[in-house]
Amino acid sequence: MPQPPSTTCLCTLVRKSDRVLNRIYDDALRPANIATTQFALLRNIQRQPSPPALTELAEIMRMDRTTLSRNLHPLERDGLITITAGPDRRTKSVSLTPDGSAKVAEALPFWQSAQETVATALGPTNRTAIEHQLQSMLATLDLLPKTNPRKDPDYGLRTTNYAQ
Amino acid sequence: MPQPPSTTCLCTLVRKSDRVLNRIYDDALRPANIATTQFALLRNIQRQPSPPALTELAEIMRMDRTTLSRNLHPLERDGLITITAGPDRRTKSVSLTPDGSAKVAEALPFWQSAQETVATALGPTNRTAIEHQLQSMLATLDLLPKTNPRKDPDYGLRTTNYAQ
DNA sequence: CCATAATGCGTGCATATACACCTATCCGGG
DNA sequence: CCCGGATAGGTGTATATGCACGCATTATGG
Repeated sequence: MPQPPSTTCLCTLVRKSDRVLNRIYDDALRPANIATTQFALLRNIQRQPSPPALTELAEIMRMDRTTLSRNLHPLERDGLITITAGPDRRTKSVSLTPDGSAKVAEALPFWQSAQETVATALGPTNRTAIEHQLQSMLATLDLLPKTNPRKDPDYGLRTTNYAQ
Repeated sequence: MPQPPSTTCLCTLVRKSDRVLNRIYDDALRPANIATTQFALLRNIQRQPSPPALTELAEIMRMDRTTLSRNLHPLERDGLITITAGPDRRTKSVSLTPDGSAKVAEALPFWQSAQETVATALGPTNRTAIEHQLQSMLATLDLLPKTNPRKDPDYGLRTTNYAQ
């Protein structure tokens, strides 16, 4: 007996959660003068064993490649990262500067404070459960076939129709 | 014995999930020529017993009031909603136009397709669990005190310091 | 070797997001 | 009635997001 389809939009629910959480974290990080997205970028760059290429980092962040590219500009402008030529003349690698590492260290206690605020509100069990659920969801959705327009000859026609 | 603090940023995890889900839903909704955020707005307006005021709708969507205001512009421009004067000369109310209702009806099957894609990938149990966890998280975080700058005399000074 | 596909990035465009600051309106106390 | 606080919205600015499209470079097949 299949469940009745939910009338709750999972996407919208996640988006609402994102808005609420982002405001909590941005608020906590404000004394360190950095936003949550940018802090997350620095930490995800730092976490890699070697300076990642742009496309690689974009996949880690689940960002569109072009979104990542633009999100890095403020960090580069502020001297927190450097973007250097990669092994290939096409590729570019991103690394933290000393200022970037310092910024992560500076912001870390504020980030921890936000983590604690949320963990306290939810209770440790719920927080852990949500983390696991989302991690698992990401892993699962990563396996879905990516819509690759150029591989599907019909796609271009359909797109044209949409545009009307 | 308290758990060791997590090194996983819950905010970033939710954001990554949001990016992935939004692309799936936007992709599914593309034939109906509407984006997920805007579809969610239409549905949340439609769901209210009476045309909500802007601030009211912003709270429902967990959006900043000014964000909502701007997000409504494309919908108004395309004739899917109307923004009329509220009971108060300060307030404005949002309602769906017939075209707006038609757009919801048109997009609904595509939205359901996205819901099914995700539900199938996750399995119904996981999908339900995530929904409940997030609903519960939202309810909990709604109870956190809102940072109200104007009520805290020190806040202005701190802000000034951040700006340096 | 050369034509073609595949890969890695950037730009133009439109929407999405929220903070600081502003105006207009309403509501209470005097 | 008037004034100050509270409430409802909008604007300026900056970042965030992703699609369509284009360019350069590399890999591949003949």
